[in-house]
Amino acid sequence: MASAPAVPRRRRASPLARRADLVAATVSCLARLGARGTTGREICRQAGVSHGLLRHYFRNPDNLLLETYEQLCEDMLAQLEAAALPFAAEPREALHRYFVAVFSDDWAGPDIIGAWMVFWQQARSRADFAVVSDSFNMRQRALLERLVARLPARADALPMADAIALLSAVLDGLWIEFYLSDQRTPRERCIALCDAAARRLFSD
Amino acid sequence: MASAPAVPRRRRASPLARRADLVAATVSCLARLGARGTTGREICRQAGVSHGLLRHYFRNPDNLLLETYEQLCEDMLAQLEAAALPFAAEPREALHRYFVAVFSDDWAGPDIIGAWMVFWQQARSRADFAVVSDSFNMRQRALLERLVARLPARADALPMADAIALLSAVLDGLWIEFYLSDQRTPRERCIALCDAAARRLFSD
DNA sequence: CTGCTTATAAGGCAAGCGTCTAATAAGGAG
DNA sequence: CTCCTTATTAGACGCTTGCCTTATAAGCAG
Repeated sequence: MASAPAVPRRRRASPLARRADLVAATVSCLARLGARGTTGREICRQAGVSHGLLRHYFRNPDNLLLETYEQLCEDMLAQLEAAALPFAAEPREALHRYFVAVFSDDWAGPDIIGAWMVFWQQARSRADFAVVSDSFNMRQRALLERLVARLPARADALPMADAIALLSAVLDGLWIEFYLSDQRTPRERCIALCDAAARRLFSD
Repeated sequence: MASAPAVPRRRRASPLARRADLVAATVSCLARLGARGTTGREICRQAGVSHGLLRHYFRNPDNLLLETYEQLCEDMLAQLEAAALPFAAEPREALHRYFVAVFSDDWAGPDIIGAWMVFWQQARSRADFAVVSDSFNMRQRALLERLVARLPARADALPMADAIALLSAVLDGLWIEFYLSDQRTPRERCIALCDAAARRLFSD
C-alpha cells in the first residue's frame, strides 16, 4: 500500500469520554506495567492520544492517578452494593453474592488487580491517597456490617467488631493470594473459603 | 568553617558489608519512596556511596531489587522459625509467638513494610520475582502447618488445607490492614485477632 | 617500603520523563 | 458558509535515570 500521508488521527471526543479514556488507560497501565512503568507518556500512548493531552485534562500525572483511584473505589463500592443489597432479606445469600462480586473479573481480574497494589502503596506515603483509602475502607466495612447484622447470632459469637475485622481480613488476604497466583488458589476456592469463614464466624 | 577540601570519603569496606549496605538501603528506599522513587542512584545516595558502585556489586538495579527480595524472605523465614519452633511442644504458645513475630517491628515496621508491597507487585509481572514469592509462600505455609498440626482437633474442624488457607489469609489481611493504618488497627489488636482466629479455626 | 589488585569515585552519553508553549484543525454558533 | 472556541498535536527544554568508561586511592602481598 502507498504510505498514507501520515494524517494525524485527530478525532475530537467529548471531554467526559476522553477523561474516562485516560482513567481506563491508567488502570490498564498500572496493572500491566506496575508503578514504575506507569508514566504520563505511557498512559497517553496506551490511550492513543498525544502526550500533551494529559495536561489538558489533568494537572499532572499524579493527579490523574489520584482521580483514577477515587473513581475505582466509587465504582467498586457501587457495584458491590448492587450485587448484595437486593438480597438483604436473605443475609447468607447476600453475603455470598458479595464475595462473588469481590472476586469477579471486574474487580479481581488480571487487568485491574495490579492497580490496587500500587494505590495501597501510595496510600502509605501520600496523604491524599490515604484519605481515599480510609474512606473506601470505612464504607466497605459498613456495607459488610450491614449484611452481617441480619445473620442469626451464634451462642459463642465474637464481639461484632472482631468478627467484622476478621472477615474483612480474610477477604483481603484471599484477595492477595488470588492476586499472587490465581493458579494456586482459583476464584471458586476463594469464594468457598469466604463462605466457610462467614459460617464459622457468624452462624452455622 | 573553612570549606574542607571536599575529600571524597573513600573508606574501603569488605565486599560483603557493602553488598549488605546496598541491600539495606534498597529496603529503606522502597519503604520510604515506593517503587517509583527507588532508583539505582537514589539507593546509592541513601547508602552514601557513589552511583558507580552499584554496578560494581550488582549487574543492574533490577538485580539488586531481586536479591533484596530473596534476602528479605530468607531472613524473615529464619526469624519466624526461631521465634516459634522452640515452643513447638506447646502449640498454642508457639502459634502466638509466630503471630507476635509477624507483627514485630522487624517485619511489619514502617521501615520495611512498604517494601513488601513493591515486591508483591513485581511478583505478578516478573517471573523471577514470582519464583521467590512462590517459594516464600510455600515455606511460610509449611511452617504454619507444622505449628498447627499439634493442636487438638475440634469436633467440627474444617479440612486442614482450608483451615490453613484461612489462617494464612487472616494473617495477610491483617498485615495489610496494619500496613494501611497502624492507628486504626494497632499491633496488639492484630495479634489478638490472629489468636482469636486460630482458636476459632482449630480448637477452643 | 613498594607495587599490584580492586574497591570506589566521577564524568560522559543516550534515552525517557514531566512541563510548558505554540501551532493546528474539528465542529458547533451565528 | 464563516468564525470562534477549544480539543488535540507536536516540539523544545531541563532534569534524572541507567549504563559504560576512565581515573584514583586503599590496603594487602612481597
